[in-house]
Amino acid sequence: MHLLVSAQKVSSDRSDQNLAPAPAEADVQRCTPTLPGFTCGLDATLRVVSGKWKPLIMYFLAQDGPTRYGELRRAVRDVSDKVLIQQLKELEADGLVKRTDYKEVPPRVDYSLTPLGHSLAQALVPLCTWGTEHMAEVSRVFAERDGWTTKRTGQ
Amino acid sequence: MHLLVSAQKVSSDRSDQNLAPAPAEADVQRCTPTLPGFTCGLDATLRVVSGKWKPLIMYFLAQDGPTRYGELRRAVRDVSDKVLIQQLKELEADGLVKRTDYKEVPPRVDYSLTPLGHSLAQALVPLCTWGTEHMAEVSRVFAERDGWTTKRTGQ
DNA sequence: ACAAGTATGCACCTTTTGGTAAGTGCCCAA
DNA sequence: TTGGGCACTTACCAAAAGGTGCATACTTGT
Repeated sequence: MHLLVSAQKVSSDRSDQNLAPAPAEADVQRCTPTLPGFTCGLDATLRVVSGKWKPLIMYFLAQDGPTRYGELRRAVRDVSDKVLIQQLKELEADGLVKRTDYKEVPPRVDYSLTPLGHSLAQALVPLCTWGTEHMAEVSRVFAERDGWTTKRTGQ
Repeated sequence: MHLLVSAQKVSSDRSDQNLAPAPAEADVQRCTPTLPGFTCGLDATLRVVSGKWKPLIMYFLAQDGPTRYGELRRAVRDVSDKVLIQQLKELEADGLVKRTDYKEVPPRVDYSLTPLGHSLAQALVPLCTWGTEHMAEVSRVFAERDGWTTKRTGQ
């Protein structure tokens, strides 16, 4: 759903094909066109973290380490079992999360970040910081857009 | 659409490479409860960049500076007018992009990043880097998941 | 005259995503 | 025995998000 960046690379009519790393004050460096299916690294990254609850899940796991399903379920409030499981499965399939099943009698399973998951969590830090710093602006904009003018602590 | 979360962890010196899921060290700080509507900074950020083509748009604008609608359209191939316009409008509403209309006779308009947009673009760099570095893994996973031929990655 | 380009708008649809409610098998406490 | 918790699974739905295609008003090129 969310953030994808489709395929293909830049193009043609423009004469710029430099790969030069961005200058110090420049913003973003040119992504390497890499593997088929992705336009760039950002594309790959976003495909993997896109999911309503994925970042939150990563967040909890990064914070609390191995966490049992039930705990996660309670931590990420408002998420349904179906979706939680679904997102966990995708994260697992993507190698970001590890599921451990202690084949015990009353089921016991826990989830934790893999090294890859940890590295991604770190890459997310700047975004988190950005959001925190600019939340006021973002919030204002969303207020108008969605109409919840004042407060609305719902969920 | 919505992606929530916040992960603010800083483990400067601690590198990752293998390492077991570190028992929840205290290097991740709780989200600042923030404003109504957001769980945390990452949540705010992701809401703003979530859109199939938004990151790519930001990417082009960060790279090429002010870009006319038509150029953008050609650069971001496979996007439809409706969606491109839509995403641009949202980015504009969110204060990340500035639209300039040179009220000329054959319409002429261009888009560029605002300072806020630039700052976000910078926060996206680590994600881009992460994706580039781990694209092989991600690609492999997606190959199986989606079934498209991943010829060369033979494992 | 006519096609093409410019930057959109709009109606209509399909796909994707998330949500609800119920059920499963097993065990334990009341 | 009933009820609850555990970790899911499934069928069915609703809401988003994205896509297609046509339309606009005006101009320039052929």
